[in-house]
Amino acid sequence: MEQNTRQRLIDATYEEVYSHGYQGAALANILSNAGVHKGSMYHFFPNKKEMALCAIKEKIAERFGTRYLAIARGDGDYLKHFFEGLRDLNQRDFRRGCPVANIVQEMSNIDEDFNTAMKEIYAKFRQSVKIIFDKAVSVRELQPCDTTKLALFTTSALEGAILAAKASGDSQDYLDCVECLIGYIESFRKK
Amino acid sequence: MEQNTRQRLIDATYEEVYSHGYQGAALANILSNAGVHKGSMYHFFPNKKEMALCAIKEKIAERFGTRYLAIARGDGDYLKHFFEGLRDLNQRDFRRGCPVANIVQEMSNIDEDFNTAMKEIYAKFRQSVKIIFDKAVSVRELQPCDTTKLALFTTSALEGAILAAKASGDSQDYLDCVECLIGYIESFRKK
DNA sequence: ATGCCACTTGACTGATCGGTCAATTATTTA
DNA sequence: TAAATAATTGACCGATCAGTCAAGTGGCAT
Repeated sequence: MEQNTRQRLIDATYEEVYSHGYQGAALANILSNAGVHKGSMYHFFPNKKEMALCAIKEKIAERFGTRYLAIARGDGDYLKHFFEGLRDLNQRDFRRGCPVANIVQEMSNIDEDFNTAMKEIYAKFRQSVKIIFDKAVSVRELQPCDTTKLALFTTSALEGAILAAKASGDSQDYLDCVECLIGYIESFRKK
Repeated sequence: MEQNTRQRLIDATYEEVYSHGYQGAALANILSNAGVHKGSMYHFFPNKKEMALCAIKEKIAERFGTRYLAIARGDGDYLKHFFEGLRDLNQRDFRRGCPVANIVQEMSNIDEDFNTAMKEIYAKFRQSVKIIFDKAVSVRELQPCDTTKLALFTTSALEGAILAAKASGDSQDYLDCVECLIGYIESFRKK
């Protein structure tokens, strides 16, 4: 009937893929959760894969926009806001883990289109963290340093921390990892 | 005919699951790669899931035994040997990523039995790294410190590093992360 | 009002999935 | 050697999967 239908499909697809992985995502579940019939879905998307790729790209871009880019657009205390975000458990779902890491792990070596999409998303993630560090350097919260590598290590350690909590089922593991990581970043603070 | 059949199934299952995930693992592929017929497989295992769990437990236990426990059983230079292992690209398959992380990401929140199995394996991984650090402390390569947390951070940062390389397709990302991690661990060295 | 087009409906298809089973062959035990 | 058990074979099953399609609906432009 409207654009509404497409958005409901995107939302339901994202949830289903986040919960069960791409390969475990059942079209029937997506359709019933979205309240959309099959033929209608194939009016908007050529197949399951394209719909999933759209859902991932759109929903995750949205997520990054509100989370990391918002910090960089702020006015100072970049590290403080970044660390606050890391420590905020409400931003995390440790049962399901990180949506980006899940898809990378599951699909990067299986499908070329997923590989390409996730490469872009992961690069964007690293880039947005690097921008935060660059801002921090520019206002002398950090010493001048290789912010590209620092962002690489930060993002990957963060992904690892989320994985650790998902594996153990204990969010304290995430917090412990994050404190180590913050300690590492703090060592680059301007003295 | 013999125990041989079971082992071929275990090996083929591990490879198939490592390559395509559990949900993407096709019984038909496993059987043809193992050169075993379907009925024969169901003589050794009750179903696909149990066979996969067996394969994961047996193959990964084997992996840890030869890799990390061997270092702890050595006689000194624990950190050096550990770091050498981390830097050795021959030990890694960045296309497929870490077998443990893959399954944790895919299955921990989907199936209780997988969750339990992966919890144990991940805990064993952390424990075996902790033992290396404890040894390092005992011979004064490291200052006395919270080796449990250090092992937690080390393992999770390592998983993150492998993921980063899998996402970008660039093993240099792994090496860069590992150098940061080693730098962090080195800061606990006895001075 | 008429024709057009975006959108919806849901039954249907063929392929593939994991799993079953009865019959057969090999191996061990007595 | 005979009986029992272990292992193998491959046809078969029902369920589920993504994807197709012809028919229908409703709004909008002419």
